[in-house]
Amino acid sequence: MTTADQQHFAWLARSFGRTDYLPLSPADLAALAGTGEYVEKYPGTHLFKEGAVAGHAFVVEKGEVELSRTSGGTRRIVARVGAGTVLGDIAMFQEQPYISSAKAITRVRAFRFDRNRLLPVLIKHPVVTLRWLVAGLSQLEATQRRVLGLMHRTVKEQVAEMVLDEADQRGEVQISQGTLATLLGASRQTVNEALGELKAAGATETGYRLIRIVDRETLAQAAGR
Amino acid sequence: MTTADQQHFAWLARSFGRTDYLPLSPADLAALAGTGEYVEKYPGTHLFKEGAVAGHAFVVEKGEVELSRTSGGTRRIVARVGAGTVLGDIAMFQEQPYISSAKAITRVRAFRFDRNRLLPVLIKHPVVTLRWLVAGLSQLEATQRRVLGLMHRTVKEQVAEMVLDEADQRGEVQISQGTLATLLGASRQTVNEALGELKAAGATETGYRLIRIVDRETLAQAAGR
DNA sequence: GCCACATCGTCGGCAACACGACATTAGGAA
DNA sequence: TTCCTAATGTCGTGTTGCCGACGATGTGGC
Repeated sequence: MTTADQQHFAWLARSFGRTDYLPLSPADLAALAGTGEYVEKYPGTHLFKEGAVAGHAFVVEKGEVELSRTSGGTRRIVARVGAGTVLGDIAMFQEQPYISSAKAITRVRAFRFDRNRLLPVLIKHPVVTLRWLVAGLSQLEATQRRVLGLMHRTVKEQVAEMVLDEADQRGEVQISQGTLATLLGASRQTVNEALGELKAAGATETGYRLIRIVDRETLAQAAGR
Repeated sequence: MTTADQQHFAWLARSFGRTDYLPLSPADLAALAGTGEYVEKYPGTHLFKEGAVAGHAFVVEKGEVELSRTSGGTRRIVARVGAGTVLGDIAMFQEQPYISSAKAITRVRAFRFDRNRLLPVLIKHPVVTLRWLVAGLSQLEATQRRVLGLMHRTVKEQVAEMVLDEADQRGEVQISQGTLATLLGASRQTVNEALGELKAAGATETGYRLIRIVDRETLAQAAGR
């Protein structure tokens, strides 16, 4: 086993959350590594498409991926995710069609698990199975909590909450107001107005494809709760 | 092992979905049966409360349970579930507080798993683990799909969809308009108006604590999609 | 520097819906 | 039966937010 491989395994381990009571053993990791391979994706290409039967799961190692769903004719962006995210595993385990499409925004490097190779390994390594699925449950539960938290609140509150969630270390979010609106299921105009009010309150600044947090406290206030 | 026990095991097996490719063995079931016991709950009492650390998971065998969450001061009913539903397992596996409260509406009989006894058994029975967690993922994913499907639609559409979903074999739903409104996050008045329109369209009839489907086709039409 | 295109900022009109108020009716308990 | 409570039906009124429209401004390719 090469050093590079070792590093990849360590990275893989970090990608499955922090369920501390069930650590992965090196043997577990080595076994998992044999159940798939790395893939590279160019911007605009799909890792998988909604509706296709799920034969693979992905772990993003590098780059940005956009998750979208089409329901009733209109395409909605569900989330934008980066390195460390596990994708498509839920559909894969259930052996059902993917519930969303995953499209590379930037250049993406990801590890692709092969369902047929993975299942036998998981049966032999129950600890890995437990860890993986608990991680999956956590993720799904988190998005559910988020959707529930966003429902039935004013657009201004939603925007404030989303900005707080998505901001990087410098307190910035690089996203167009239009995309943000789609993410929230609101109109671009209303989002723009909400951002205007937040700016007036001294909570944020806005620029071209950019939102910067000025006063975290005021912003949290505006988000309510 | 008594015959009654055997039947209970069979019922337990049915409660964990239909992932046909991994059937439970009698030995698996026998092992699971030793990890908890049956409990009886009177109407109005809680199986578990939001925020309490999850040491148990439940499988409802008989009766109706109401799931609710309090967020930002207001209590919202998330769902009402019946026999066969698995509750609290997600929080239990993550060893975190329950994300919702579960209250018995009618007399409830349920099997209660004990976390500390369950985990060692699951490690020894990877097939059961895989089955259980996949079932959990399916359930969580289904509610997520449902929430997403209800978002950004008119109250009339939401009501129509919900009635179609919840109706029993006779095409009836026994629920007060107020509760239905809470479930949808709408006001009672608006729900009432929506039901009035559905009645006028010949899709449903309404009574005291009752909604009856008259014309399924028209109702589906009103639900859109 | 120039131009096409994406994005931002702002307006008026309109539909959905929450909220308060109130009258009416069904069910259940004494 | 009688009453109390819960549930249903129907008003305005005010707010939120969508939509279409239009101009201003930033960005990247040439």
